[in-house]
Amino acid sequence: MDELDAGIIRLLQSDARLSNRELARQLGIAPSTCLERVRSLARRGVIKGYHAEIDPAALNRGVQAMVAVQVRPLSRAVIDTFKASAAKMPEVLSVFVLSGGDDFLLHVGVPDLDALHAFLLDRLSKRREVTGFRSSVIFQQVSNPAPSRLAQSS
Amino acid sequence: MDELDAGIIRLLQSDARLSNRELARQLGIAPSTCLERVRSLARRGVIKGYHAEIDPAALNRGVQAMVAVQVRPLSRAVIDTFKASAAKMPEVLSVFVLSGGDDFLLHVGVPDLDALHAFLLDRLSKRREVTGFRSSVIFQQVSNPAPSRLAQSS
DNA sequence: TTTGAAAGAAAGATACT
DNA sequence: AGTATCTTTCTTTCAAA
Repeated sequence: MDELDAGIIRLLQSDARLSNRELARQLGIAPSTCLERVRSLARRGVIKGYHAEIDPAALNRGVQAMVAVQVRPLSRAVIDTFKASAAKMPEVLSVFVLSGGDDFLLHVGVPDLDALHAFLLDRLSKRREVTGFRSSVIFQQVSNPAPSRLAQSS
Repeated sequence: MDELDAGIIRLLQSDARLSNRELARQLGIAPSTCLERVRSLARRGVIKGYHAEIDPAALNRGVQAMVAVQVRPLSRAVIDTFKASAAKMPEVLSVFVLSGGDDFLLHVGVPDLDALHAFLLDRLSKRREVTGFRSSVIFQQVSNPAPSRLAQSS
């Protein structure tokens, strides 16, 4: 992970469809060198994939929410089962398994508030292991499009 | 937004570097047709970009957390200022502006627990508008790699 | 590792259906 | 809206430094 790798990562994070030529040009190296670096990053698992970012509204997910969920009993079996089930629900964009007061955080995207309500009542609260949840509608979201490598704190 | 557009979106969500030829082949259409569709989707803002997915560990962000933040007073000025400031912090991956008991949710990624502690104490609690926060370490995350278009509920 | 050059593949443009 | 074809550009491989 040298300067060059960091540069490749930075550029591909913001535009995954940059041609290898253009990538090489911006970094001041030969296309063949650049291609070998990119392949190495993929082989080592540093680059895990390339994804198109889609407008949530176009996917009928104009309403998004964070739902903090508590499940009981807190056994590995219950955690794993709920995690897998939640991840399969079409409304769920992401499942986070958390420490602290809440056991899970679900990032959900749905067409409207009715659909959010239906998700909470018909999907979540129907599960026996779910003992409670709080939902917060997401008014706005700002994401870091290309998080950089942090320095070691020690 | 017909069947074809949905197919293009689905395929590019899971692999943004598919060549136009391969994309066209998998959808059973001509490459030129496919290219025009993809461009139209980008022009209309349905496709918002293409991003490489990077292993958090390689970015020294092996420890991630969700931090729920409360700010006061709850004015537009305070909300906007905190939102912009948080988004600029290098540890912050994403800022969510929420309804409900908490005003913000910060998705943060840091090298280790020391760095998380330092973030909370040195960055967050130093801000005068922050009146409280709770942090939860993320043990696991499962994301839907290619969320599909939801049907209208009505 | 990095490079330049050569062969093969894909993109972009145009005209036609 | 979709297709066929041509030209230009890019990717990929490989031998060499």
